[in-house]
Formats: sequence, C-alpha cells, structure tokens
Amino acid sequence: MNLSEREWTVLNALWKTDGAELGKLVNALFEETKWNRNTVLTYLTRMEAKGLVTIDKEASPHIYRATVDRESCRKKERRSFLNRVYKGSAGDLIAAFLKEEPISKEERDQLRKLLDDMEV
Amino acid sequence: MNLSEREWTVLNALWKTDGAELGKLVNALFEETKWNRNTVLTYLTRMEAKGLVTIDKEASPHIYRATVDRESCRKKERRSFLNRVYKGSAGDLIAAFLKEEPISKEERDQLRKLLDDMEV
DNA sequence: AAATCATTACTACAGGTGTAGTATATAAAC
DNA sequence: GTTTATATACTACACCTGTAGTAATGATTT
Repeated sequence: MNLSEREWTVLNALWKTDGAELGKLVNALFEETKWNRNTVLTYLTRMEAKGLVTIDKEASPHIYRATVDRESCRKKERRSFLNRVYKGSAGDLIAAFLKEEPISKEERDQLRKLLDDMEV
Repeated sequence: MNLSEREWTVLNALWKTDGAELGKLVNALFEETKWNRNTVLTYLTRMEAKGLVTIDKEASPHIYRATVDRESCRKKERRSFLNRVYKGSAGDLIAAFLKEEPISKEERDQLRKLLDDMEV
C-alpha cells in the first residue's frame, strides 16, 4: 500500500493538474523520466485499479485524476520513513536533515517559530 | 538499490550485534516480526548476494554481519525521501515532522542550536 | 546410536513492478 | 477518404519480494 517511486512521480504530475489527458501527462513526464507513453498508461490503469486514480471515460480522450491528496500521502510516507529508518526518533531525523540540507533564512525563522510555539 | 522495509528490519537487527548467528537473529526478530526462521535465512542470503551482508562460512554456525553502515543507509534514504515526497524542499519536510511528532524539550533546544549555528 | 533440534542449501510460488510491444479504434490533417 | 498520429485495451516478460516448504547435514540429548 506504500506508493512506489514511480507512483509518486505520476501523482506529482497529476497533482499539478486538475485532471489531464494522457498526452499532457506523457509530455509533462517525459522531461523528467523519458517514459514511453504506454508505460505511463500502464501506470495510470494500474493505479486506477488501486484506487489512486480515477479515469473519466465519458470524456474523450479520457481524463485522469488523482483521487488521493498529497498531504495524506505525505503523512503516510513520513510515518513509514520515521519508523523504518529512525525507529520513531523524530529528533534525530530532523537534526539529520537540518545538518545536511541547505535551508534559507526565512525557513530557519519559520522553524524556530515552530519550536518556540511548542514551549509552554 | 533502495532497501526494502524487510531489509531495514534485518539490518536494524544486525546493527545491534557485531555479527550474529542465525538463531540469535531469528529470536531477535521474532518478537517484532514473527518471521519463520527460513524467511530470515532467505533474507540474509539474498542480502548477501546484494552485498548488504557478509556470511562468515568458516564459523559454524555461520556468522552474519551487515556490510553497510547505518548512517550511509540513512543518508540514501533521506535523499530518496526528500526528493520523492518533498521534491527537495527540506524546509517543508522538517516543518511537517516538527508539527506532527512529539519532540522533547532537550531535543528542541538541540534543534534550536543547530538553527542558530547556521546563522552567519 | 536413535531421536531431536538447529543449520544450511535449495526450491517454490504468487503477487508486485518496471517497462514496453501489439492490435485496434479514433481523430486530425491533408 | 486515405495516410498519420493518438488513445485505449490487452498482452508480455523478466526481475524483485514476501513467505515459506523440503531435504540434507550436523550437533545435542538421552
């Protein structure tokens, strides 16, 4: 039930649109992935079977839409990552990202604010 | 090349030891996973084929060891997670974990310190 | 030594995933 | 209206993963 890497890629493309036809998706994805159009189609139909995508078959060409929203997918993935890789230790996880990823001044301030709001 | 969920579980067990024999591993894992001993053995031999584990076959019973270290596995996983799920936006990623996971006072102070050290 | 238990090697098998090819229907462009 | 490009459906196939079962070998217990 975890999304695969490719499913994430497809969903990321779908979330940018509010429903798109195959050609659009194939183009949008080609840059990043070089996927064959049939590959995209296979992903879409398999993802429909899993309930991740709806296909509006009234329309022609069909319109493909994500049925899952990004934040809830992210949430699942966060949980799974946190437990698998950090055995639940969010502090370590966050520290690792902080040390390694460049964070802008604004973001730092934001994060500090989040931390401060947790006091009390 | 990404570690599967089960591979993480096996590695987590191996990292606690400095080489262990099958029985030990099976016991250590049983609590959490209920895996059959042959299942564990299959994982170990497959992981050897992938270069994740070495099997000392001189010893009897054989001794199984992780050949990859935890921090570098974590690092790969961080990268993959960051790009797949947050498209590289570490600020958003960190904010999400901060909002959602309980962080102790000490950890908060630590994180604040990390942020402060990034100024300048 | 016979019975028992652990270890190892080897085999099995279904379901998922990545990646298209083929065939066919349709729509667009000349 | 015939070539041409799209779209859709269906098929294929190898490799990976989860999960053992079986068979052979070795160690241990009685």
